[in-house]
Amino acid sequence: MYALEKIPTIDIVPRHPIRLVANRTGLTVDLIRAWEKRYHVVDPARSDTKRRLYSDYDIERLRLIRIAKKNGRRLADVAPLTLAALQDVVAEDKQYLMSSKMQTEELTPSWTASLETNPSYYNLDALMFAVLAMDQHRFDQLLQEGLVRQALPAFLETVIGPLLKEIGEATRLGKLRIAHEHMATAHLRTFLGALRFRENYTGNEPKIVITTPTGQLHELGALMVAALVSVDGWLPLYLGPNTPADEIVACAVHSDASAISLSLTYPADDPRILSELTRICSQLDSKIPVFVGGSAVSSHASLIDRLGLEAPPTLIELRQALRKIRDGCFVSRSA
Amino acid sequence: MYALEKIPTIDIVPRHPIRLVANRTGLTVDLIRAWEKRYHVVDPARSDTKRRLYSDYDIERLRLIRIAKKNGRRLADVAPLTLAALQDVVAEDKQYLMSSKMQTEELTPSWTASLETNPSYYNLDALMFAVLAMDQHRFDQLLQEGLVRQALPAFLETVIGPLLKEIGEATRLGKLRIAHEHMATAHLRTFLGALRFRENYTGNEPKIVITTPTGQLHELGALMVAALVSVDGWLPLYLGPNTPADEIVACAVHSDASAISLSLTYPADDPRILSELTRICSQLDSKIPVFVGGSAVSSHASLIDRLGLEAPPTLIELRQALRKIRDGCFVSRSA
DNA sequence: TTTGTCTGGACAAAACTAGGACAACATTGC
DNA sequence: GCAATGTTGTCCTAGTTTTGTCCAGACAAA
Repeated sequence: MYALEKIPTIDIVPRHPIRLVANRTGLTVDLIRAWEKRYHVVDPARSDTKRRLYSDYDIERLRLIRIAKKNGRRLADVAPLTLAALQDVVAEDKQYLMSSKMQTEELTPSWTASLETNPSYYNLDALMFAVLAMDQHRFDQLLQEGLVRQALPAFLETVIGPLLKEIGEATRLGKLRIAHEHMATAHLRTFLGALRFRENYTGNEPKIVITTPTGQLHELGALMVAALVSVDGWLPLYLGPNTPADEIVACAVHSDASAISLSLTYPADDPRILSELTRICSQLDSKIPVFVGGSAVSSHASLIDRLGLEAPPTLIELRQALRKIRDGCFVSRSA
Repeated sequence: MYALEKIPTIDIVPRHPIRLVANRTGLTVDLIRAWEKRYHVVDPARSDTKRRLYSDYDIERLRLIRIAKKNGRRLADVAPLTLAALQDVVAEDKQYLMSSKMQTEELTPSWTASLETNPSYYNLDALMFAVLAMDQHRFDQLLQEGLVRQALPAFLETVIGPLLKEIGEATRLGKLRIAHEHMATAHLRTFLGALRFRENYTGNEPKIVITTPTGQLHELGALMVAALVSVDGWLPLYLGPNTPADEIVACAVHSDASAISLSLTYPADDPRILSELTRICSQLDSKIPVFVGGSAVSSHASLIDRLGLEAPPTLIELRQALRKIRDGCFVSRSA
């Protein structure tokens, strides 16, 4: 039974109703019918009462056609293609898109545009309301929606960052209970943790160790960094919060990481920040750059300067700095 | 200990009246009967006076069918499926739903990659090896696979629990570095956090506040509880770790929770465990039961006994105790 | 008595089908 | 530059199927 399934062919048995196809492909029911009417994009079997019945093969084709359309293909062109042909087309588009994205983004970063439009205020209020109402499900839902609305870097910058600040502020002022803050933090932890993974790694991404030093228990900042850099083709080695200096160094060295990112937030005046950062730098090959970020950075400016750490003030600048390192990495290794 | 739980996953003894089934599944009484009449969705046993009597197996099937319907399946298609088949169907739909949400950037068809995963048989060693190799991707993959292989409660009991124990042990013995443990913990945190939410809630689930008291920073146990009870139709109010007694009580009272679950692991001898637990009990309406679990429970047996807390030694027993409370809830409210 | 469940059937809302209209937008031809 | 034409997503109507809810009268349980 299983042996048959393993063969990489897609089931052509018609069984799915149109509603399920719409769900899976992201197309509307109307659109699927319109495509069929105009170009016979798919030609589903029918039930004994004339209901359309689609196979997995059909669904996969529709998904690919949708992607091809989004990449600029015309429906008439892709409609008659077989599944294999569609895969080729989509793969080709992807490659082209990737390379052109690289070029344009180096000149003008795409997130600046979305910062101006600022479409996320209502989103923030809605999120705060969900926290206040302890509505966990709504909270998750809003986060998901917000992410679909814009690209990940912009989402972190315009939604997650402000949200964290607002929750912290509201709790400090007594508008939210600690229980509210805890609930929100726990859900954000799960949500951000799930963002960290892209499906396909090639295996030769540069690595970056991401964590917080001993005494720093808040990990959301570190998780944001992990999610952000994974977009840019880094492989984040995420160690969670509160990692001793020796372990950070060992992990970076052993895994041949190209960078380290540390998040410093609370408590800002912990003396261990000094000792741990010093210890890291003293043990580390100076060729591995160490980035620090978070609200506690400003309290340790002189220390950071003295140790020669990088402290980009925003996620955007962190991203740019990492991009330079990554490109530098590839050049030096291929050379 | 968990050898028993492995095989008889779900009880097939018929005993529940239709009203209870309706409450748990979120379906109406009428609808359950209509489905039976039209498609023989379930074929419940009858009492000597022809009352329908449903088993846990039936209830789980009905819940899954409800979810499958919401995902676009037709009743006629899913009605004859066994529980295992239904689980597959729902899991499949969920996966597609997830990937179609990430559609914005995702161009690769998911099925090409997923088929090449090699079906090496599953065990703890593979997971431990992934931790040792710092192979995050493989670690996540193995967790996912393990979950597909068996139902969630059994998975927690046979995989996650032993895995945590083994990682802790290996770290203590120096076989793993702290960095390894941190990486594994961070990934398990994300993985378990994502389990906590079933697809859809009916809105009338009983609530349970889940957290750890002040000083207890390890949240994986609490997350396991949250995932477990959500399977049984509870709505977990998850507050993360390290929540002050006052906040736990306030949250439970304000949200009209039916129970509280606290996880106690490390440090086991923290004096705050005594003070916090005492404070919770003194402030709480004694009608709300408080459950404690975790490795530190044995160090505080007398305290727990004195305060009248429930301390089920395993997840299985916690589950059974909660099941009694939940069913009791409905009876008392309808009366 | 009061409340809940049973059977069987009626009924209405929701979903699907076929065919077509239409506005928004892109492309072409002049 | 501008009009004509083509493409594409959405919406509308009207008839059919599927699905959720409701009702009535009989019986059982509390």
